[in-house]
Amino acid sequence: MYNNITIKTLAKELNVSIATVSKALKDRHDIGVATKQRVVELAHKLNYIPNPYAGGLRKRKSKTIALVLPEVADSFFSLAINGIEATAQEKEYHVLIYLTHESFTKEQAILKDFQSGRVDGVLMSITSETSTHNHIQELYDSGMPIVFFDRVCESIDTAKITTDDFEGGYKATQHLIDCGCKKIALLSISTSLSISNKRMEGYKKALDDNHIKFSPSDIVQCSNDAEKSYNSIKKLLSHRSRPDGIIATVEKFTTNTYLACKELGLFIPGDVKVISFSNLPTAPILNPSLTTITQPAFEMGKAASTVLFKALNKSSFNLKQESIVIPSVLTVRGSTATQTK
Amino acid sequence: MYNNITIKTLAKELNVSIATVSKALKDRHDIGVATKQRVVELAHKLNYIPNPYAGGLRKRKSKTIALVLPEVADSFFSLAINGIEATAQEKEYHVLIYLTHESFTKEQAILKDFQSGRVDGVLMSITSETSTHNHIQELYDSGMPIVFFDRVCESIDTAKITTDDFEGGYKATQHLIDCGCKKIALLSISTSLSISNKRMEGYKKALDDNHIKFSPSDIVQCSNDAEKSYNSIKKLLSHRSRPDGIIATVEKFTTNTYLACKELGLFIPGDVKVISFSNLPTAPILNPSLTTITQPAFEMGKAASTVLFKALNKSSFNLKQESIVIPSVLTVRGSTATQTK
DNA sequence: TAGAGTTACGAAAACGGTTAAGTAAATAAA
DNA sequence: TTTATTTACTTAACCGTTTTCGTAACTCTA
Repeated sequence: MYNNITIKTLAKELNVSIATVSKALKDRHDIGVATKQRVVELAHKLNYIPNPYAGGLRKRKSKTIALVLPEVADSFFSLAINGIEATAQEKEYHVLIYLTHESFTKEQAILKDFQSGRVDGVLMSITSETSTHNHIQELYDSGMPIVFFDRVCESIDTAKITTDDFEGGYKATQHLIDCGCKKIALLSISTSLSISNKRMEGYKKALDDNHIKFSPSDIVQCSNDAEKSYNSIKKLLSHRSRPDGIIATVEKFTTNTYLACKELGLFIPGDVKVISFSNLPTAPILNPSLTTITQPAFEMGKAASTVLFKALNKSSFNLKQESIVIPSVLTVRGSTATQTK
Repeated sequence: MYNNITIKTLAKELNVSIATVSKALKDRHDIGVATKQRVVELAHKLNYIPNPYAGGLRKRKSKTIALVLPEVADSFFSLAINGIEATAQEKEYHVLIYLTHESFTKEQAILKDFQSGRVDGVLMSITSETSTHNHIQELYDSGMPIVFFDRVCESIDTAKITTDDFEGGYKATQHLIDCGCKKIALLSISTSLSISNKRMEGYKKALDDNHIKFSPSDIVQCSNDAEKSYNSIKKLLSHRSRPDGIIATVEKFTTNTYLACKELGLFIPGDVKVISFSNLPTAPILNPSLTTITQPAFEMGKAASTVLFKALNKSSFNLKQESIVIPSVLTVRGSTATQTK
């Protein structure tokens, strides 16, 4: 429901022009102090609240950004939203949220709409399905500032806020090796996502550095579908030459890995050690507690939005040079303990 | 960055008036088929995308709703967002997200802004601090459709989507009693939240029905501050006459309860049984697995948004009669097992 | 005391659409 | 043939702001 009291109401009531009211409210120098006060007082008294879209139309900006996420039921994204929303509130921007649910076509449709002027900038983490980037490039070419975080699109030359995914993959793998694992499987979420590939590269490098032969069959492509993932993991663990170490590259594979082990009667960490890229607050109280590589999610959200707002404030700002890599941290817990308790 | 190609561009290019273009794009009857086709073709060719705010200004609606949440790092809200976003996308509405971080003043400021016409309706779950409701009432009185979900504001006569909180509290308590608990503590998040009070009422009723005397000291007011909560819980459990059963009325108290028990050397469920209102996907793999009362979060989000959109589509729709109570479900797991393993 | 500069305001265009009302031409009805 | 109706547009007002430009009235200056 639209507000009924506008700048016109004030103007009429005070016998001044709407221009005067507008300028008075903005405290412009060319309005007399007495008039300013009259305007401000009445505005307050009548609870006048300016229509943001009218002003935005004229000023050609919306003071709104879009946040495009694959999903929200993931601790990383939940925390990132916090960081983003916090800075947005501080900068007096508004945040439109869109979930792609890992669907490429949805992502396309959502981005297309942004060419309408609905938002001044976009913050996004791409879909695991996204392998072509024309839709993003097109938006970017139209002049829209875009900042990627976490799941970035490498081919687009703009700011990207990531964690050290290669190092994370390396660290995770090295840790499992240090714990005595000989055969390490990697649960991957996508073949196209750079985040996924980099973690895998780190994994491969660590294997190589430790003279462990990499076997393609140790990379398990898990689906977005929880049940399918569960089956893939169970299949992996049922195999004769099952792995003795598992790296879950995304948080959501954790529960399924644990459940599959339980079902198969495999003990973590005795039979198989598990490490997960995760921001789960329940990591310390899992059975067993979960060794994690955690990303500073809140900080990443904050960094991404901060960079974006900088770009929105001065057109001279060059997003291309603003990529940031934030280190992840390894927290060792029970799921990779070397002696079963 | 605003889109540069507008209805004017099309009009000029085709030598017709902007009205013709506008109507042609809307497939109005008073435009010739030939013209319509020319317009549509050019619009497509030039990738014309209408500015939503311009049209919205004229039509006096934004096709946007606000989603006001205390936080997002809670499985319930995460799942609810999914449900909400799904219906919004379906109805071609956009969703502005706002987090109050349990701050009453933030909630006030956020709602105040909505009187500007920024959104057509609001979906909200109030702060744990919110005890006066003038700010909400004022917005509602201005004609804004509001639908509450989960954390509702009782005193405002509009649609409320909740779970059966009283029954949930009762069920949780009865379950603990059935498991042999004699002294049950309730971790409460607020004294003003109806959700909190109802769960407590259910708890009291169950105690009463089982002839267990209620003691006010068994209600522990936990703070939003994680550390403070942790200390409160630890204090509770360190007490000479500590409880043998704990009901966490919100998910986020779970981790702290588990950690406090660990620190104090108390075994769950042997020394103390724990049940939590929670949507944690990791509930089954906690140590021990967690008995939960879970709310159908996704469905609640969906129900709330569906009701709101109905109200937005016809003004005759009466939100007051649309409250829905959806049953929660008790899932028994290890944390309330009667025999320690 | 004429000219220049300042102060305080208003008129009007603009942002990008929608829509009610008007109109010329073509067609149908009388 | 005249009138009524339909068809296919256009004009212009409007949504609620912002902002450029213009202009009276007043204050200085020389």
